[in-house]
Amino acid sequence: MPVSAAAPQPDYLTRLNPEQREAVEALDGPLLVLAGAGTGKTRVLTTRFAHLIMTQRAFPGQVLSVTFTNKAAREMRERVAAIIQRPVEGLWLGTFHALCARMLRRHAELVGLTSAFTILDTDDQMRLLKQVMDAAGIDAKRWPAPGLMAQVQRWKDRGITPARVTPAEDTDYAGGRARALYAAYQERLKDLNCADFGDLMLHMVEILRDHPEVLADWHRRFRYILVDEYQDTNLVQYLWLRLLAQGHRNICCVGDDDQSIYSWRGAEIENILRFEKDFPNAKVVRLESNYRSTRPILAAASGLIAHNSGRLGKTLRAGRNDADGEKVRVVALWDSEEEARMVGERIEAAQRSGHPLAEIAILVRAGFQTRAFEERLITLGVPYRVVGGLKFYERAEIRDAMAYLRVLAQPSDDLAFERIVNTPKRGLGDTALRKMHEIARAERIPLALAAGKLVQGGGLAGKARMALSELLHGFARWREQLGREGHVVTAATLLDESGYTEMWKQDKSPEAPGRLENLKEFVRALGEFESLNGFLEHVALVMENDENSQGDRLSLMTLHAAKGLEFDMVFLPGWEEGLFPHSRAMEEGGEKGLEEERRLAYVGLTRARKQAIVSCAANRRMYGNWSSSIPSRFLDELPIEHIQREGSAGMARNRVVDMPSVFTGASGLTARKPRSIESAAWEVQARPARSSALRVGDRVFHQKFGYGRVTGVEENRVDVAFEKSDPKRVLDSFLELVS
DNA sequence: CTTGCGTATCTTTTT
DNA sequence: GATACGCAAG
Repeated sequence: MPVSAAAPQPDYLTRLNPEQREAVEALDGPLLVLAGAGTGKTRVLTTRFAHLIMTQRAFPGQVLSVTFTNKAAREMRERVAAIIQRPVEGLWLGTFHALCARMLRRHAELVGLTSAFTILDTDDQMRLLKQVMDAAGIDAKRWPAPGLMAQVQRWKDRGITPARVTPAEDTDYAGGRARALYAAYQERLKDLNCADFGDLMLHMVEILRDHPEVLADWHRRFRYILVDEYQDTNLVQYLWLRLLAQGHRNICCVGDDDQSIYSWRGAEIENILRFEKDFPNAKVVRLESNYRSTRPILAAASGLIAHNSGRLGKTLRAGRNDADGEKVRVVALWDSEEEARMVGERIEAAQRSGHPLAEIAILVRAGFQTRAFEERLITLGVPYRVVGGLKFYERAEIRDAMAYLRVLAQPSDDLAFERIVNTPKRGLGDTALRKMHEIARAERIPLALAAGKLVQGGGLAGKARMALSELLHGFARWREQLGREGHVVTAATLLDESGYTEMWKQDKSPEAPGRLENLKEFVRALGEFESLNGFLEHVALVMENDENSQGDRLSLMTLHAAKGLEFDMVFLPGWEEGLFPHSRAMEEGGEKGLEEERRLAYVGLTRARKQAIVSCAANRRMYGNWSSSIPSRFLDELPIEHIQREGSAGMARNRVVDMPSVFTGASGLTARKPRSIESAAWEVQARPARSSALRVGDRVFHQKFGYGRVTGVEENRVDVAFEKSDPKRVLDSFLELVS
């Protein structure tokens, strides 16, 4: 029931299509918005927020808006600000973790922390867990720490505290000691006044569950809840939302079950499938008008995803007037190198006809695939960026600098102290550290304090003692300076006086200058925050990688990283059984794993606005050796009328003899699955055979020498003037004609 | 504490 | 094939 039915229509509403509008205007009660790819889900979310404010249903501070990534949160914040045209301070808009951290700081004492608790990153978590396992006398070889870490995280994802672990769930690891180790780890976190990422959610759920008065308080505050990417929520996030939504039942979740691709990190697609059961009388709105892609791309993606069972069901319709377009190309190639070449050539061609590189992307299943393309792009001189490489905050120098600041802000931060005590090298190795630990454990004091006692007690050799003493005095001095001159100047002083910058200046490796640059950037970033603590909180939660994103560059990334993005032209290489769908995914996840892979393919296809080029190679170098593979079953699942199959010239001309049966249509022994091989076996569209193909003036490509132009032909020997190499006479069969 | 060698492993990744 | 890690020697 539209609230403002009688009133003149606000123009932010008139810009919506009917289904979007329905989703925006259904303000009361639970609402699930099933938003297919490219159907304007962010628009619905932000407009709904604005509508809540405009209709005076709530003040901005009474709406809780949850996203998964900081990027999504930022985007939403900006768009909300643009619509409501007033400052957006005091908003409860952020990631699950950021919001939980904010809430937890108010109730930390209820779980044995103080409001100044530190948020640990994965590295710290692992080290802490190793210490706990060590103390418990676990044989680290028989029971590797990452295994337990994963188990602990899975428990936390499901909202399971040590007390809630059932004996049945505690048999796999270290002979049934996982639960005890988990408990010890949690104790240790509490001692250190730390929380890991999982704890942020876990603690808040525990608090809301056990303290009705606290819960009631939050109910009073949040009248409306908006959730983005609901299909990616894990159980503990679901519990948190359900607890908070109990108050007013005004929860609106937006998501797409067909784009659930994160089960391996705890996301439960069941959350979205179950929504109507969880929230009785829930309204469901489907957004099916796609404004992004052409009709053939939508048809191909829809045909593919239709092979999944257990969907809520949606059909994407082309919503654009200009939705006609080229069919999806499916290109079969001889090997991964040829695949890289094919992609490179098409990119060059697109570039020549004026397409910006920023509108082109190569989306791969696994990280290692990027390398072949990178090499190719470098030879061609095409600028590119790899999305999702090492992030700024993950770099060693940034983590070290962070650790210094953490010790400065919180001397009891043992993990940070341990990280920097011997970085740069101060001659404080295992022995010195062990002694500090002994004192710390005996007296139940932080490492830094124990270090002070160790210096005074004289239980350390002269040189090591001097070094440690100097470091501790340094911290006393910097802490004093922090109060006087502020965090930015102090950080710079600290990094210099501790010898940390000097360490990188001495370093002769090629990365060292870049690292020093990063440190400068780090200090600069520090200036954007009012206080040291504000900065630390930010960095602990936010992980951004802004560099080399400028300029017109091609994007190279994994399918996972591509979710939420869109490009005019998308290359989807490596559609081969074993790689995509990935064999591991199927081994571990069975049919469900396969369906998630299929969703990943769906995500990939729906990134494309105008053109999608899918490819597979018959041979691929994996782990050093060549292995042959058969085309992905997903290729068979693309509706034939919306795709166009192509073979490569290289294959047709020279290599028919070596071609695996599947490529020629003969029945093959290579097929592992009992499925129709015929459909996968298309004929390679051979170009007209040209025995002595090349002519003077042809542009050709040579694997080793790159591009060139034919200057002379003598039977099967060809003279070529190469662009990046000296002129040579080479055999015809090593050349490829480039159109 | 650092260095070198042998061995095991090789999907996806945010907070 | 490359890297990362653990272990033993220097």
